[in-house]
Amino acid sequence: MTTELPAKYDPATLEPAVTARWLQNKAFAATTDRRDNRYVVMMPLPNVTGALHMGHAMDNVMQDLLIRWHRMQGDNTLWQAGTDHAGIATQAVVEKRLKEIENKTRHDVGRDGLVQRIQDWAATSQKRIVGQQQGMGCSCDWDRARFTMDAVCARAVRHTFFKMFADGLIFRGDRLVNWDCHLQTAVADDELYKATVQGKFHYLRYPVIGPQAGEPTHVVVATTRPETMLGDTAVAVHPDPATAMAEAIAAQQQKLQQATAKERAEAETELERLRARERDLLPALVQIAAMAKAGRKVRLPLVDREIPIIADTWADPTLGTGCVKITPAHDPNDYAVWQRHPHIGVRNVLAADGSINDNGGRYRGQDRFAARKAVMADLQALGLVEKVEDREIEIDHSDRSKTIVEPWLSKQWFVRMADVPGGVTMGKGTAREFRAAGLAQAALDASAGRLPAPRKQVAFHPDPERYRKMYDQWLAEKRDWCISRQLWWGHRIPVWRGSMPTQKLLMLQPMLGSQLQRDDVCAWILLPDGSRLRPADAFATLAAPNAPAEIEVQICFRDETADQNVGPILQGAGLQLDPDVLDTWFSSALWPHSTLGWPDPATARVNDAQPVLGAHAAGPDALSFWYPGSCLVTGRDIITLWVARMVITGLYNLGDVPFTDVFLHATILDGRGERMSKSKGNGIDPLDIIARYGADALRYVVCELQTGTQDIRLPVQAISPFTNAGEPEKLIDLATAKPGPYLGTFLDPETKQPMDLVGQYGKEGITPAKATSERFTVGANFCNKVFNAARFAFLNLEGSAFVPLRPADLRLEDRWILSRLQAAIASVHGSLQAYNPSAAIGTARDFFWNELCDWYLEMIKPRFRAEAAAASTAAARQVLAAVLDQTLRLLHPFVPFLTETLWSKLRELAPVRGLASAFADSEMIVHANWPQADAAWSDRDAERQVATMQAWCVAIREARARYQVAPKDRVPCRIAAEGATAATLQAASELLAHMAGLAAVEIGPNAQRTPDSATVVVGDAKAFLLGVVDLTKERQKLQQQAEKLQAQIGGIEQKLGNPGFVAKAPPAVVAQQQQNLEQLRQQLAGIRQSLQELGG
RNA sequence: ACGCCCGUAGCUCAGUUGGUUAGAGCGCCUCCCUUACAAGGAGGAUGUCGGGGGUUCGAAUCCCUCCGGGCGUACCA
Repeated sequence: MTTELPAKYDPATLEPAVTARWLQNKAFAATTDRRDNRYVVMMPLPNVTGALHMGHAMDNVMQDLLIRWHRMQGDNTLWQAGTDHAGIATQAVVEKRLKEIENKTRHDVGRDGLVQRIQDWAATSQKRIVGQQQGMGCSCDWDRARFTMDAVCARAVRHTFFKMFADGLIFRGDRLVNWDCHLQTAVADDELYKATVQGKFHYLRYPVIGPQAGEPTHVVVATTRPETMLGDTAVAVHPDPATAMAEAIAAQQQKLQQATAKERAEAETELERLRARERDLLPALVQIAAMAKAGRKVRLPLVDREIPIIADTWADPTLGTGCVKITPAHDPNDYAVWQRHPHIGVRNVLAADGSINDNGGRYRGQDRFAARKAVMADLQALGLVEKVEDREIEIDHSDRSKTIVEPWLSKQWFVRMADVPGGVTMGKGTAREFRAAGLAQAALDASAGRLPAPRKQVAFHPDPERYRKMYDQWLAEKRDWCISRQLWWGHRIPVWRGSMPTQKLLMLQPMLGSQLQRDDVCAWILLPDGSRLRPADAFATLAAPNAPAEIEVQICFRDETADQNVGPILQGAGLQLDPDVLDTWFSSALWPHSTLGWPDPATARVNDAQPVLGAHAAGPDALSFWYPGSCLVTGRDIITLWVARMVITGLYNLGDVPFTDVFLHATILDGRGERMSKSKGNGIDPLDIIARYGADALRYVVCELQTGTQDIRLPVQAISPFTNAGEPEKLIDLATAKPGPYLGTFLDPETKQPMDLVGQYGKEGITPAKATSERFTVGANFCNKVFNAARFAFLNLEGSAFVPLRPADLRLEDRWILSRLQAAIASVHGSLQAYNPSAAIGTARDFFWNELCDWYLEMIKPRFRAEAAAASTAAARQVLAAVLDQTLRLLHPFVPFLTETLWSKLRELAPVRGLASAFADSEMIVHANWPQADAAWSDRDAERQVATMQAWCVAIREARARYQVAPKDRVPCRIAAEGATAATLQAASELLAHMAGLAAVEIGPNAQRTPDSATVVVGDAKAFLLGVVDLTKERQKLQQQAEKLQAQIGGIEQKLGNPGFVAKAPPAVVAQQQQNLEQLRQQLAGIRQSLQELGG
């Protein structure tokens, strides 16, 4: 079969053909074997919520780059693909559509109905995502793709939960959580964003009960959420307001003294404010503090409850009214106050949907915002509102529903991250078992390299210190991880629980006793005082005379089947399966080992078409072979959410880290520096870029963008939908375009019509438009150049043969390009090792374009002419084939489609390629060996000679351009040179003549100019281009050059004249300067001489 | 408020431990459809390296400070 290359580079036809070939041949398949060197990348699993965007493109391309690079190096590579069920995000999207399209809520369709709909949605998304990834050239082993809700992953989730539950690391407790009233679920801190809203500051007066003479009749508190007063259980005042105030004033005075002129005014105002408070407010606060000590109370209006005045330092006399209402169930700080003063109690006044609950008296059933108004109106009527101020307030919003979240006291499941008395056994039952102080501490030890050997450190790239700090800071808090979500989409929490009379439990003991001893069952008995007992201990305790009458039972089975088998019995006993599901990150945290079949690869229930995870004839099981893995590639926003948790669960389940390297790539921003997002309409679909520029172009540019730790600006343009047929396409820069009527719409500056970049405003009659970025043309141009350079090579490679070559057999340009090739290979490899894709592709590009195309291909053209000597042609062919071979390999991880296509053609025309010996061949370049820099082909002499020739060539071309010599005209040239320069030019004279468009070249110490010659000066020699000159212009040019040189010489003379420099700078630097000075002086002398000859 | 990062050509970014005249790509200007490539070739112009101060023989690079931007954490009664 011969490969037919089209005349023009066309990624749209070339790329799908390559994809098909790779997939048909299962080119990316990973199989365990006996190789020692492995390279494992676990894909940061995309959500099935929607499609991929440019951020994913960056992430996927970086992984593919590393994977292809390692695969070519001969590593047994596994790139684990898959998707994440993304509980809350996906359920939110599907619920929203349900409402929009069918006007139904989840309760209308029921739990099973909703899950079914989400599954359908997920299946569609998965198809789209895989299509996008394959379009980008991702070389994952697709047959091994997993989903966090599939049987293999679900079993790992279940086993991990069971293990943690049995170890006492998972517990259920009352905590203040961020409650999303719209989605009716708890959300994690990471799922929040701050938004500023217009709000009010309400000053409320709580009547003092039985005020004594001279005491204030009311305590005034301020709040932004007056409806929460229904749940107040105390009013707090600072225990010693006078001292606190005095300290604040002293601190402010100190600050004023150190203040710069600019800060002064502000500091003075603040001091003034504090002094005014001290004068006007403090006396009352002192009194109230005394009342607090005396155990006095206020009457909570509207609900008519007596609540105590308490003394707590949380109340700051310099802020607000100096007194604070305490609502433990609805404010984190107040919650903390309650922890310090348990006797005040707690009252939750919100229902799950954000309405006021039974505790809110007559406001019950009102939405919290309606209740806010009602409460204020009623207080107003009672004369209990001191004042109301307008104020901008920053409030936490749920990222999923975009609604305001409420701090809410509720029962949730947690994983204990803090240290545990006696420590935690990590990797229990494995060969890697060890003890850690706690889960978070184990992950901290991993980043610090403190894990017991042979476990490796988890290191961050490309800025180890900076990112480790982020990771460590978050883990150091060791905050308990809230893992329950009140959703229907996700892994259900596998715990049967319920409360029952102690007597009933004791009656069940004979029946349950032995069952509860099994090691695949774990039960806890919870006593009313919060303590938790193993069944064996509990039965003893509960049999005692003063045992509590009612207890709670929690039972977890390790295997899912038990839920079906034993469930009815438990239900009969009054236990229910917990309705909540697990936080999505719980299952993603297991990804690096759940996908490999943990806890038991041999029995992992993979799909029929998938490779087995257990051991097979050719190799060991997937888990022992590929765990621990190699590199995790992701964005820094996910370090805490995911990276840290993977390390924790990996250590906990397997006793070792999931990966040793974490490569954190840049975030992609738009032209304004804002994060790309679908809803803002500034996002780009990779498939749109692929359709327009090709996947290789996308990859090239993405690699080029990844320079280091900096985020990347990618200016986004809309393709104008208002272009008439036949007109050229118009692009509208979204960084400057004015926003349209809705979020994600923009106005076309020409027609002033709105365009919809989100694709959601069809009903509103807004024309949809696609987003693109012109930045990708660079990549397309590069690919086009590669394609054409290869085409040129192919035109001349017919009949190429291999013979062992030695440097001495080769001409200067051959030795030069081979030497440059070695340098390029070494440099690209080094840049990839340093996680610097931009530097890597930059070097590859410079070599390919600026050296191979611009010089070598041009230099060898004469050798392919009919009249050239056969030996010279053959050598050129062989070197060209070898260089192209190595260059394609070097470029393959960056632009895989193009290189794969060209590879086939190269193999046909030059079946054996090599230099001293033949290169190892491979049918597809995806499996070819990565090039290795061979020092034998480094040739400093050739590099120096060609560099000299190039310098002359450029100088001559510049002169030609200046004198407007037609490109085709071949100009006679005389060069006045001596010694080494003359020798070099003599050796390269043929090349120079060819490259600079010269006719006869004469080189000698006494070469003379003609009056009409242009003079070109390089270093210590001069060239005369005969018959091109205008004398006046020539004098001008030489004059300018002389001035420039004089300035440079002046600079160096000054430096050398500085005694400090000569005395203190390293001798080598001084010598270098002296040498430069000498050279520049020679040049200047040459120019002056020419000027003299011209009569200047 | 505290911590981390950044500010270099019109745009997007490089610039290793301080050391020749600060670079690249895109864009711009001039010339060229030269037998791989006009998605190309040859040549050219463009910077008080955010401002100020300091250390040093020498600063884009180190220190201080101010201004501007981003991220993280906290706080907001």
